[in-house]
Amino acid sequence: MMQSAQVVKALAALAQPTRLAIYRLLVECGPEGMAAGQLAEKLKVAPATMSFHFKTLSHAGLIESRQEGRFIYYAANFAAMNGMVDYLTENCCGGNADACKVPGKKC
Amino acid sequence: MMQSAQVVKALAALAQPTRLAIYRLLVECGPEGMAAGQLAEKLKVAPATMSFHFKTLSHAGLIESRQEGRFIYYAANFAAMNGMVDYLTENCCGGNADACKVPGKKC
DNA sequence: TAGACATTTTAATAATTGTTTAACAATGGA
DNA sequence: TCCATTGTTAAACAATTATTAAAATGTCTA
Repeated sequence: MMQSAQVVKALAALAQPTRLAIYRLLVECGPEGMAAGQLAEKLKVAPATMSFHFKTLSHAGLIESRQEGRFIYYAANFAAMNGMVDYLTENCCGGNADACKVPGKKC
Repeated sequence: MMQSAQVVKALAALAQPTRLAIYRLLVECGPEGMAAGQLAEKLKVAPATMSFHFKTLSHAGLIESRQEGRFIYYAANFAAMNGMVDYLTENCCGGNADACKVPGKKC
């Protein structure tokens, strides 16, 4: 299970308009990902700014990169997101599904 | 569906150790929630600091409050969290479940 | 190996955020 | 009504974060 500090890092990474947009584009792309420059063009953000945000998302474990020739492809790390979400809902209603009072949730 | 700015607000609200801890405690409590002072005591955080964080979480729509006598009870808003998570995974792999290449996900 | 291309790094600045202390409301019981 | 309790608000300060421009790194092709 993820630790609090790691989850805070992941949440902070996504809590910024440009990074959230980057992440969502990468979710759409699936594991193949997209090249850094292509993302920059799509979002109309300067390359240096993108690099800064890529680093933040990478350090948070939310995206991964691979080099292909001159291009660097970034892709969403779906496991990291699932871990984050699990941490947020962990032990809902005391971990007792029968006692769960959240409408339509059942923990 | 939620909007980007609203999701950023929710993510930012959770991207802080104390607030993340508050939120998780409230998830455990379920819809009944917990009194402000009780949360402050459990987390060993000064009341004024707690108030600041409650406000941040409330403005983000992640928690709700109700007054009971002298106490103010806070409770997690589960719908807001689900909306946030949906936004993050929206249109995964282009929205085509058959084409989804995320291991074990199927969008 | 020279040059063009793709991306990152560094340094500087502007804006945002978290914590503390002290003072301020609102509630309920003696 | 008076007082203790519960919680919020306001002001000040320290710390973190986002953006930009300029320089640097690495990779391919001729």
